[in-house]
Amino acid sequence: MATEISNSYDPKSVESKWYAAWQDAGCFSGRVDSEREPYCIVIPPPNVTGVLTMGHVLNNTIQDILIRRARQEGKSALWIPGTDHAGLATQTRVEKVLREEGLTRHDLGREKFLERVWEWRERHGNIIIEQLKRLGASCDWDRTVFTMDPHYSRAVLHVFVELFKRGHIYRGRRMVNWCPASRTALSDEEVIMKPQRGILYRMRYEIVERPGTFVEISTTRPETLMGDTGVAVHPEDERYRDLVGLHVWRPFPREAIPIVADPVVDREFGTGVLKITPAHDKVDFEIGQRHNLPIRDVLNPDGTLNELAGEEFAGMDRFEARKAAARKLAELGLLVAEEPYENNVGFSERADVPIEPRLSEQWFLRYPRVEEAMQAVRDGVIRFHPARWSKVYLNWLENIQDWCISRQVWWGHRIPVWYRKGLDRSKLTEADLRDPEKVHVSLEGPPDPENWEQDEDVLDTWASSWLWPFATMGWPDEAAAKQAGLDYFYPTATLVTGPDIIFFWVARMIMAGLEFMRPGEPLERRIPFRDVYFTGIIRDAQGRKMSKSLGNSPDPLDLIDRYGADGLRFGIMSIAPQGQDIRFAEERVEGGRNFCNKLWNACRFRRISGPAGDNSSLDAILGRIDAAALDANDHAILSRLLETEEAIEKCFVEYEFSRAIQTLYTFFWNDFCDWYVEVSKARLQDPAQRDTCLAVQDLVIRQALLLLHPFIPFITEELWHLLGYGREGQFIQNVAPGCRDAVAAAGLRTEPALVEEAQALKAAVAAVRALKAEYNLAGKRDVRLFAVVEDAAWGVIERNEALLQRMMGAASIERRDSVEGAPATLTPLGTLHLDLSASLDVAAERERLGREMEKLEKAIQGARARLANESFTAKAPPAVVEGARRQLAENEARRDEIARLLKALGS
RNA sequence: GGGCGCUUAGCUCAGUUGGUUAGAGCACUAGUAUCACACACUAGGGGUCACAGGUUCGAGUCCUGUAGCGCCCA
Repeated sequence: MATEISNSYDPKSVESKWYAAWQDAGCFSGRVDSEREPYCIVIPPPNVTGVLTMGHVLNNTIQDILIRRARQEGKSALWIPGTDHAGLATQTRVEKVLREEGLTRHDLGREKFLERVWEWRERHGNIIIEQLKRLGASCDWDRTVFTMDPHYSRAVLHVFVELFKRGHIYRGRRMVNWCPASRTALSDEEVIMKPQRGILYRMRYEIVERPGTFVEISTTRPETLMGDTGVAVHPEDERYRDLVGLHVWRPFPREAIPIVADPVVDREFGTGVLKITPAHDKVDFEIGQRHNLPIRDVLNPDGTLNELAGEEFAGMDRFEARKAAARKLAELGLLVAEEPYENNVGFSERADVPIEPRLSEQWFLRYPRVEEAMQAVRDGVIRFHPARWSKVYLNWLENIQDWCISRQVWWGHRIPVWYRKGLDRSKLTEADLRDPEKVHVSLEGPPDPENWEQDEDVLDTWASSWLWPFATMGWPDEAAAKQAGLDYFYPTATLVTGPDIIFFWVARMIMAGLEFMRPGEPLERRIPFRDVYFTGIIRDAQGRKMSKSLGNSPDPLDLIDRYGADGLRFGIMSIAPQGQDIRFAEERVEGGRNFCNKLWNACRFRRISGPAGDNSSLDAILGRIDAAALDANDHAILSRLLETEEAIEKCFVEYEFSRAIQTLYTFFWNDFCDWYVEVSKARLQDPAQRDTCLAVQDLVIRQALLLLHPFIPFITEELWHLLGYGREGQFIQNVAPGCRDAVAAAGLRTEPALVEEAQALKAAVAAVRALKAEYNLAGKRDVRLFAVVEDAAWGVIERNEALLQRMMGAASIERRDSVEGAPATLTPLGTLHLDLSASLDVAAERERLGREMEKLEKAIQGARARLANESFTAKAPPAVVEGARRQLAENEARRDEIARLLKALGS
């Protein structure tokens, strides 16, 4: 215990020291232990391209808090880390590097390109992992999984093959979100809707059967008109009823196309006539299907127009073509008007270009276990926090659509499907797909590969991450799963994630778990997790989402450098209410650092205050406390300690982390430092009180460190050892967080009367300080006080004379029968006067008391009115009525006392 | 168009099944180098709880409506 403690906390060396020590000691490794309850969390795998963002800080701090608390509670805790290969994002990143070398992936070819991606990931893929360590994340790093690891990849392909066999997977020509820049299909989730200012073109098509008459059509996309194969009106639209069944001329390439009636047409939009381009719009495609309209695809995969659009448009970029088509309409006299128009346009998240709804050949998955997935959440087998997200989840499942799982990307899990060479893939029927002579689907590939060609596409990245809760633990390899403890740790305990991926990750994991884990067993055993905690989204001070392009996201590593990882964790948790979006404020991180410093200094002061006692165990400390020697302040702080312990337990059950932080802050800073420690300064001078007082401090600090540890692990571990709570090689993480039972067993009881006495002392001190400040005497430490008090109260004052003098800054407190002409304050102990009669400003004192009187009169009148109301006394709970009566009596007594003081001033 | 959320002090947010005089942090004002901490201490100012109705003895809290902001789905 010779170590010096610096007078402010310096997180840097402490954090790196303890993180290394924890890792060396294997503190984070999850072990199968049938004696203990398992508690497992799987990390939402960050993109391998990613660097730590504030969102990661929030999300991973919460997971770390949960896993550390579980460890303290004696559970066998396992937090599995890993990264996601993020197909398109990573491919785009590597392609960018290639572009700087003047290359494209096509120049390299698939094999060489993939080598480059792997190289890139070897070099950059672990950045975020190392950053998570800086944050203090207590993952079992030996188990780190990458979604492209061989065993993981095998699981992904195994699932494809299985689902194909089970009839859930099919191939089809469907409308998908097409990114012309990346030339791949995208999921709805990869498409960001953005409001765009465009032009609404009003054009007219001539009616074939009635030359010289026209219908007007509104569109924002004239470049697709070459793909029109019909126009549609609402069946009940009087304006057009007689036109249904006739035809219009598509102006170019000129062709007669039918007018059909379909109820999805919005009569209010534009003229109520809709041009139908089945190849380039989802709604149009569906209308086309209903009316057997041909599909006319006028776009190339790169977003240029093809020859079907006509010679003059072929090869033209779609946005060029938009203008050109409008020009041509104008030349033909068919353009009626151009109006400015704002609408939502889907953009590719990665390439940031408008996507094209496009008909293409893709693989689709009919989701398995949809009903069960709904049931699991509806029946509370899986609990969402906050619960309202379950509505969003259920709503999505009720309207679920097949999942397009293929991507025209090279980086990812290549689809394990081979086609017989020479086969025309565009003509494959459902029966052909199931014909092993034509199509081969397996993990191993065909025995005679020379006769086959593998599908070029890879699977959507989410088609690998949806297996995360079990494929990270060896599944489907039985030996690997046994080794990893899958059977012990599954289902995992809590998933912590953002509500933005509720559909494409959370829901899908639930379905995958139900489909593949423990077939035939009850729902409770097959679900991937029991609780899902949805975090808020971190926004900047203006409430905008944090994003790289806005540059409004602070760098978490920079914040850690400046405030410490604990400071950052404390700060971010203090502004993270359950499930609400968070406006980031750096002041809160500063507040977190300040709290750590306070904690540090309180412990430092404990060491300066007196000799260390035996802190080696809870019982050792309790053994040093003489129950008979406890005074009011001891009772009060112990009572608050037990309350705090209970409140924190409740916070964990309810996932109320910011409340937990607030509770611990108030307890440690206000109750302990501002009051108990200050009061101790007087008590420590008294040999009779000293040892017990120090032991109580040791107890409170110990328990506070334990309760705080999940939130601020580094500093608590450091102080734990500095104050001798743990021996070398033993860590705070394995110590139970509560002391309630041990305190009870030691025979320590908190007496309500004494707790109340401490409150009275506190109130008296505050009142005297305020009175002194009123008379500009706040800094004076030697005022004389006269007490006009009852005998019992005088007893309390006498017993606590030293601490009261110290806390009030008084040279003496003398009892008087009455005092006249001195400023006074009413306290729960009685009336205390400042010895200031000589220089008393009578007018100022009168005014001050007058203000006090006014407040009391108001409260008294309110209380009287309420009590006079018979329905109140009859209907309100007795405790409330009784409380009001007591309050009234107290206020009346106070008012009488003030009236007396005013009278003494000569009023 | 449908759904969800939010609106409380200058700012960011708490506020439990409705119950005494609505809280915290930051910011602000005044004071303090006091032997843990100025990343601190002490005292203080600051609120028509978005608005309008309703239920109730009693509404920040429950109900209805309105406005504004945000998100999701179509």
